[in-house]
Amino acid sequence: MTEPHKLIHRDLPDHQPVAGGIAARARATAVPQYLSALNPEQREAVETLDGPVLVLAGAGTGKTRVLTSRIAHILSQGRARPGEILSVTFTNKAAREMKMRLGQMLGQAVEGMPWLGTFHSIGGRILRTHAELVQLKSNFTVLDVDDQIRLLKQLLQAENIDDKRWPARMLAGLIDGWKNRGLTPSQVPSGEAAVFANGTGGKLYASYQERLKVLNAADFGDLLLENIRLFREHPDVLRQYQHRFKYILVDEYQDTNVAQYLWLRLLSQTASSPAAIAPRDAVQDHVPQTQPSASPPKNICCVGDDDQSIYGWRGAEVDNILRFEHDFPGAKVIRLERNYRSTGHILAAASHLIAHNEGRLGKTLRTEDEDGEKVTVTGAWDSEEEARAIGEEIEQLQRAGNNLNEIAILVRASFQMREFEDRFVTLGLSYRVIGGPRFYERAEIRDALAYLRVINSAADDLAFERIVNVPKRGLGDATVQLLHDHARKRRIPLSEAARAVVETDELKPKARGSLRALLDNFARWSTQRETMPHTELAEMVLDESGYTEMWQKDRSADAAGRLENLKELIRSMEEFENLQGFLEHISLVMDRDGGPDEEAVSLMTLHSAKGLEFDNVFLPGWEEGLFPHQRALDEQGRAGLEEERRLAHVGITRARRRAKLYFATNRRIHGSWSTTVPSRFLDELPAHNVEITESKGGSGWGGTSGYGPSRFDNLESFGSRYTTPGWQRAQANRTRGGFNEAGTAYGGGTSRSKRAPLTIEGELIAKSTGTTSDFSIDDRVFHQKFGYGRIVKVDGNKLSIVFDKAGEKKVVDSFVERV
DNA sequence: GCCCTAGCGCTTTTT
DNA sequence: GCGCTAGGGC
Repeated sequence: MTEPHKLIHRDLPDHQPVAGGIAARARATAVPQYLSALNPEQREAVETLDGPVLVLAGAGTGKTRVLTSRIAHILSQGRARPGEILSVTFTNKAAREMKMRLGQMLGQAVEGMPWLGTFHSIGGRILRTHAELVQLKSNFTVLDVDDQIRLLKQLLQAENIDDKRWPARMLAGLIDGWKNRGLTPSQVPSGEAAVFANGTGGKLYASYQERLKVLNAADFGDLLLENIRLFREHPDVLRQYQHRFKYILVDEYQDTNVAQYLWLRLLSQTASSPAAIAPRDAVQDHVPQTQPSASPPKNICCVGDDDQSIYGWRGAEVDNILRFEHDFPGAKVIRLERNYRSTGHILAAASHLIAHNEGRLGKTLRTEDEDGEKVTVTGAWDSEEEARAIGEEIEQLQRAGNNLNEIAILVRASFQMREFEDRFVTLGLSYRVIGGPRFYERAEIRDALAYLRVINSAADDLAFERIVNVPKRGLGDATVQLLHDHARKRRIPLSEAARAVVETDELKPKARGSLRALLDNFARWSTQRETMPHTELAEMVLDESGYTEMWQKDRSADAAGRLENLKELIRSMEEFENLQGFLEHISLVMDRDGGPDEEAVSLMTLHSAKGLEFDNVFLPGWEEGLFPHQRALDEQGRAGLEEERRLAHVGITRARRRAKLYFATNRRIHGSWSTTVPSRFLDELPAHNVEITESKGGSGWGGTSGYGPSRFDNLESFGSRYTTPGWQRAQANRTRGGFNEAGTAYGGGTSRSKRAPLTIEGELIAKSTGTTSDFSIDDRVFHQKFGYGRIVKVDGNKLSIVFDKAGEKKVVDSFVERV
């Protein structure tokens, strides 16, 4: 490992924006700029370098700034060299951002921070260095969830377990959970191991781990768990890393799971003596401990916010942060409570809401900003009206000069997005969905990667199986089964078995020829790999295998996007030196690409909004059952409710200037319409900071149930007077019959509610007319989202189109092209 | 080997 | 009410 030492002593150019010449200034008596820019608490968090430190950083209090400044401080004080600082984050995005900001502070020091990365990438890196000690080779494959499931399915089949009753997915979930808790197969409590398939769960976990070793593969959980095992079984290796890392920094500590906690704890012990940290009962029950002793723990600094812990369901232990002082005796706890993001009303609303949680360390966010606009709560008749109202407000904001990039809609569950998408398409409002399937999880990307994996390692059975019949080449289940039998009998990889089988007459001539052609291709590609740049190779493989052609021939609406993704994949390979290097990193660091930065409203789940901020935030769907989600309540009880409340807190604190909450009285749940009750979280907001705005629903809601009366049962009692223009329009419209002029219901054309929509359609259409469309009735058109269709009505630039798949929709003409 | 249909389940998601 | 999956029929 190279550890460029020069960073600290190098003369930095004067034009460096933030910290031109940190080192020089630090040596001088003057306070360096990166410190003087901090408030007292932040500064304390940066300057407290010795011993364990917990920084409780509320939303918008400058968490990342503290982390990066702290690194800068350690370096400029000469306390450690860049290679001696371990700095872990959860996501690649967070790691990238830290690198970027450090780069701004320190010049080109980023390359000098070799141990700044995600838990998994750092764990994976350590594991590759010592792979042989955990029965792997250094070029081991990191399996994604898909591979994992496929492997488990094979194991279930081998054990003759009915995978209807005991789905592989469920087992994958269990194993994942065990790994999150740092449990190897032998450490799983027998009671838990027995819950799957009449007691075989533990055994399956063990044989899964064995199979992984045979395949020279690790799953995500292993990157940490095998690391822990490595450290436990080889104290000399552990000591090496303990010695190396003089400082440890952890981002988003509230999201760490038990495995990550154990990993950190092992690394944070002083190299000279064993554990200095108090034992942890919960963990101790299952995990053999290194005995505690009395020497001081290392300089570990964890930054997090217990009020933003929203990943309990995937193994995060809020307890880790709640018990920090207990786990790391002598820890200094520093609270950052000055919020630099939101206005007074927003902050007050969020603080008051989160104060209803019991299991928290307690912080009070404050701001010096003005009160600003009150948080608004709006009731709508149903989800469609909710989308319509939000669409209208967004258009108003847009007219008032707000940038669409500063507007976000945050939903609890992704099914809520659809209604907004439909609405925005109708309005011709550009939007982008954040989150969703990640780039490398897309089928086409994984297929392409599978080809490359087989070229890289002929023993990669999972990859081989994935693409053996993609595109279709007549090698179906029967053929694959035959290959499996061969491979198992002779204990060889599938591709090798295939090579043997094509020399026999066990396969029908057609399949045999097809398989031979594939194998010949792979043989040729492997040879060409030596002489050809890897990007070119990849392109060629996709062409010659017929994979590209498969999508070119595909007529479905997203085929073009898939081809685009494949191009993007090849582009992204350029950053790596060779195929091996690319594949090693792909599963860990590949992120979805930013894409073009057109101005657009952001649409995402509350979970994916963590860490982001917007001037205007819309929060629809605040209803019992949806938010808080019924399942969270059913499965986790009070803990579930508190996590939901933290989610609500995260949602509100994303807003800088406007937070707008909505609830609908009627919502479609699992297909059928039900009446819903406003969320209890609305009742928990401080009346003083909240304003009930226009409510178009008027009738039909009410009905308390579940948790007692809500002041939203009767909006008038809360100050709403139904005098807003929208309300009056809706009233007027309703007496006229309420249907839009086309007579068709919105959002589908086919069956829809018995109830007439309340909004005035005329206004909408008037807005978008002005230009006349050059489309006419019966034109055949294509739409990115809805596919092919036929125009049935033209109204200015607004078209009514009956789509082959999506039914009738109204669309602005610029969104379609003639075919 | 491929295509059609019945049946199920349906919160959040990173690595 | 919709979309995915598995299994059966051709």
